[in-house]
Amino acid sequence: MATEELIGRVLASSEEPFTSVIDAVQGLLDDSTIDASAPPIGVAEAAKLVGLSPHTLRYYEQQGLVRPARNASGYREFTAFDLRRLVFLARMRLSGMTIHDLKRYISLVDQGASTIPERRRIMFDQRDRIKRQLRELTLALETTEYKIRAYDGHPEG
Amino acid sequence: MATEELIGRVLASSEEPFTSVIDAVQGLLDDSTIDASAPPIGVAEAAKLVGLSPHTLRYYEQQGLVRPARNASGYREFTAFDLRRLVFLARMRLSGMTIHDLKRYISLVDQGASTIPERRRIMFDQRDRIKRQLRELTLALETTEYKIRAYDGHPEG
DNA sequence: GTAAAGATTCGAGTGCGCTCGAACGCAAGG
DNA sequence: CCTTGCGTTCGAGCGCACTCGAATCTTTAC
Repeated sequence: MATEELIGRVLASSEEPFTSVIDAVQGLLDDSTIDASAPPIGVAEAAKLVGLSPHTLRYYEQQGLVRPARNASGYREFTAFDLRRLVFLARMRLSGMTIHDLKRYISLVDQGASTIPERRRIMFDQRDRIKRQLRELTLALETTEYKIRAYDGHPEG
Repeated sequence: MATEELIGRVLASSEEPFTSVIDAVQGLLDDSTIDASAPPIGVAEAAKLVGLSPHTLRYYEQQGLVRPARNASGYREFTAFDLRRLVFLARMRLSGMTIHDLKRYISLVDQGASTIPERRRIMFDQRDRIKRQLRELTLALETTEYKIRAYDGHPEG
């Protein structure tokens, strides 16, 4: 599908440096960035890495979306596996998937390979939602840039 | 700026027909679609046109975001002006601008041309937010399509 | 004339996703 | 030993944007 390349070009055309939350997630895009043999990290460091708050990480665990191990004194230990899961969750949340639907999806993951057809369907729907959002956002961008041009004295109409 | 053309191509590459809420807003993209000399319409029809619920339109009026006239029996009458305002509001909402910020913006509009510099600043910030969201959404799309490929037997990795 | 459909206002309720506060436990530095 | 600071759990609270229910009025169709 050609969509990826085109969007890649759109991204490349953004002249501003990446800022805020997305940076962290961006840094974890490919698994190579997460060293699978690295020692597990605490909740604060994990939160910083994935761009969420420690509170939110605990909340996600409480909802059954991640299951970090605990050390001898009960502290959470996030492994590379957990971090990859968190990055996935963060991206799905940012694209509008609800906690409810993520719980459903993760529970399917927990049930093993037999649930792959349903997981695939969920990802299909998610893809459609994201594409719709891209269209909506693009309209909003056009509207916004139109206003800016107008406020700048609409040199070209 | 090259961004618009590129995003246009991304949009053109979407093979699915447009569905749901965005359709209505899409239909109203350019002002030519709204006949300025057309008679005003009621709340139900206006809601359908802009893709919001009648409840939401009343809520927006209550928040001071639109001010449709009333007929002899107190029914709202949305003019082309009101509809354009609603389309603007719908797009800003869909791109994540809050009601709070929209109230601020509209109150500046009400105060006249002297507030243009601040309105321009608001639209600048909004544009940056939208571009960030486009990047986030694109990452989510990549992740989603990666999952789909994996579930389809990851033929290319 | 009367019933159904759709409009009005008002305040209250809902759902989502955090976010926080309180009370407490553990680890490292001086 | 003691403080400082991050960790824990739990339940409650919050902010946002609707969304709804109830009581009432208007318009339309028969």
